[in-house]
Amino acid sequence: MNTHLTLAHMQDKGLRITKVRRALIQLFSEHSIPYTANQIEKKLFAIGILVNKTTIYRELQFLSQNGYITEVYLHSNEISYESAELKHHHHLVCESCGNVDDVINCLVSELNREIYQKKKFKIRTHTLEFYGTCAKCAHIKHIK
Amino acid sequence: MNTHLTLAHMQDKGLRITKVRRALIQLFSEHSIPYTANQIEKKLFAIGILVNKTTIYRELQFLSQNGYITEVYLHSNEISYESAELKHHHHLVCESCGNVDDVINCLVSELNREIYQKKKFKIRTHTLEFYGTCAKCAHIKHIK
DNA sequence: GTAAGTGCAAAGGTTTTGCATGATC
DNA sequence: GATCATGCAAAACCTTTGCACTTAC
Repeated sequence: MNTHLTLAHMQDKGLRITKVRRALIQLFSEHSIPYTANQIEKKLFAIGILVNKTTIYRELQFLSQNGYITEVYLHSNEISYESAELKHHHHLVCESCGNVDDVINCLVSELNREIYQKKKFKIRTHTLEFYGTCAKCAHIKHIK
Repeated sequence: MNTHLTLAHMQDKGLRITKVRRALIQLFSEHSIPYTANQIEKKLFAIGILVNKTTIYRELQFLSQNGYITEVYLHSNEISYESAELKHHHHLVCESCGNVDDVINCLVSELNREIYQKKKFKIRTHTLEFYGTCAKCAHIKHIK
């Protein structure tokens, strides 16, 4: 996801570009990890942008409905969002520090045909999350 | 998950057996699909057991902490729970009617070693959810 | 100027907590 | 009878909605 290309694309589609919207596009362009509304509020505040949480929620819905970002469900009650332009991938969620990293390999799609044949269930998409301990936390445990 | 065996196991561990606890063990023994607190409240009400939602939440935490059930995160703000004794499996979530079915095949575990080698991330568990349209809903769409 | 974005206050829904009462062993 | 489970009320938390105001184009 490229900030300028995305903003240009939005302009072509007749979508308005506001301060918050620009900041969000930039955030999702620069970082490929998923963010919750709360995390976004803090991130924006840190760069001097104070936005009401209502606005963040509305903006996340807007960007999601327009195909710029997608919802991600991690082990939490909070919904996360990430750039929709990322290659199909999955998440490594550290249960110790909460950090999220990506894995690009995906051999799950091969199951689609098999599942349709067996269950007549037509898969539109799937999610795959790995939970465990990241290298950093494993190291910390080790030296304790 | 067998109701009697589980209750016996709980007694051995010195855990109390109450009306609600027994009903929940029975529910999770008889059905292998995930349930939310709300669904459980309705299920119990249907068999004449009126329980406060607070109690259900506390009981789900209790059963989860004691290893009898596990949390399941589907595409929803609600947390679901299912029997912990089920074979490792994954879910087919129908985006039209919300129905949840199981798939037992899992070739994901093969990735564990590969991911550890590449990322030094130690996987404890993973979740895999498929979203799409179940046979029933596909048929309804067809005849509309 | 019109349409759309924003902030504030309020409300909706899920989940948690405190406290008094009730059940289990 | 001591410990744990339950119900009720209240609160915490994430998310949505209504309305007046402001901004983008």
